[in-house]
Amino acid sequence: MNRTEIVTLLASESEREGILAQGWVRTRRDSKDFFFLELNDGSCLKNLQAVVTRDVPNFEELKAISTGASVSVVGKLIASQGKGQSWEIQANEVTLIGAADDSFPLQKKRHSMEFLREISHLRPRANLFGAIFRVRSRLSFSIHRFFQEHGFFHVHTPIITSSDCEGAGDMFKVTTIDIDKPPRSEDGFLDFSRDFFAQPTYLTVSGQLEGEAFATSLGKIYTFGPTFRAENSHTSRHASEFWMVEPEIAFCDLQQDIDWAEKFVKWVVKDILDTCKEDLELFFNFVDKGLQERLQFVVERPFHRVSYTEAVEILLAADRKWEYPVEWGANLQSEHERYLTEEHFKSPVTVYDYPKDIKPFYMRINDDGKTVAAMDVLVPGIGEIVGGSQREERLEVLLENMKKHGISEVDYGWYADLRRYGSVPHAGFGLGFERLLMFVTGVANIRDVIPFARTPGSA
RNA sequence: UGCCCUGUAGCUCAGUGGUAGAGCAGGUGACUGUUAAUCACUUGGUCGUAGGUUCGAAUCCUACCGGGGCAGCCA
Repeated sequence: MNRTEIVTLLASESEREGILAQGWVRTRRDSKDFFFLELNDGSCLKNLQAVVTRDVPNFEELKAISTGASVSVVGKLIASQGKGQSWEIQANEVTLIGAADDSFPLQKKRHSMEFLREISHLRPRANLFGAIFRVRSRLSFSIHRFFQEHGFFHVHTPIITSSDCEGAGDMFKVTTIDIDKPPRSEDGFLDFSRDFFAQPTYLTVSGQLEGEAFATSLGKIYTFGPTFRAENSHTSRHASEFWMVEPEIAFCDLQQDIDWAEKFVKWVVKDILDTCKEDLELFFNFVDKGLQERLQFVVERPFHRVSYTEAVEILLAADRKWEYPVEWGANLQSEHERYLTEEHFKSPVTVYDYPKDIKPFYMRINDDGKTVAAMDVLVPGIGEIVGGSQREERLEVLLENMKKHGISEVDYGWYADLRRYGSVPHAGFGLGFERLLMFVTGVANIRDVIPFARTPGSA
């Protein structure tokens, strides 16, 4: 007999004889001659209530079934007499598959997030984490759907890279060198020619540069994969290993890039609202009271757009003391970004045309000579969720910029080639998958939306 | 990397210089439909670790270790 998933059973239209349900016991309630089991199999948030009476053959042996145990129940799906569920299973046969003794750490009460992080292998059996990881799965699918349905091709950019300055933070080294006896060249330096790849290699911090090679071939592409940052960041929004979405679009300028970013965020949030209703209810009720309204808002209202220069004027005019002074040419700080999105506009807002001196070498210089065609999408509660730009497509300007930023013309010759042969205006953006998931679920700490989180000092 | 908070039972916490506590979980029993079931009884602690102050330290001081928050950097 094949098992029927609980999500299917609970959606049943009529009674069903002879069904098999299997899952883990969330709680057990005993009476003298019968007991109730709450069974969860992960297929949905809700549990299936099983009613087990003395008529079941091995009733006495079933005392060993406790919270956390895995069981099989064969029986009849019937309308429930009790309140709180429409269907329940009247058991004919019950089998204990795997017992869980009283050391099972998940109890039928609220645990702190900190405690649950210590048992990351068991926490997906808790309601909240089951919901988070079901939504994570759907969000991943939504992202692929959006791009596939809009003519983008998925490109698998490399995870191991020899580019040591892809424009983002510190990198993890990849090596097979014996760190106790490293090979040295005659002048005493590490001899990477004797390393596995015969040169220094790292875990990628971004697939953007490789993505540009494919955008200028296939037209519209996206990457969606793991990225690694060796930054010593201790915040609730940073992880050392996270997933990033990076679309790259040929024949595209900055305003069109912003159009794509906004359309993408709206589309994906709408899809989650449509397909994850039950799990979202949990977040709305127990995680973040303002979440439902915020998600609705993102889907329905247009995002605001302001230039960096206008944003600075808004911040200077604000009746507010800043910890970091506001001044044209300085980066916007967390407090500034949050003010713009949470208080001034009270909606997602896209800031564009940043000063060129605070941005990386590949961004396109605007005609004013002072700013670059860069943009950040800011959302309430998280801050920056998308960062993107139009890329410099003019060979001479790019080469000059690389020189200014100390980028090797030899190592990045391939990147310059994209401008040397059939160069086109193109643009793209990067979006942190976990940050989007935090925004969608209202979960405040990035460690709680990653199955097994890697952060400084913890792996 | 800087600043701040925190560590007491399996879990969540109270206890601020005078013999270690509660709720939940666990155990035993009761109960004919429960819903974080209920009721009665009950097991459980080198108070993170190491020093120090004191007649006396969970409580005060120092160091180390663990957890967390904010900021910087970014996604």
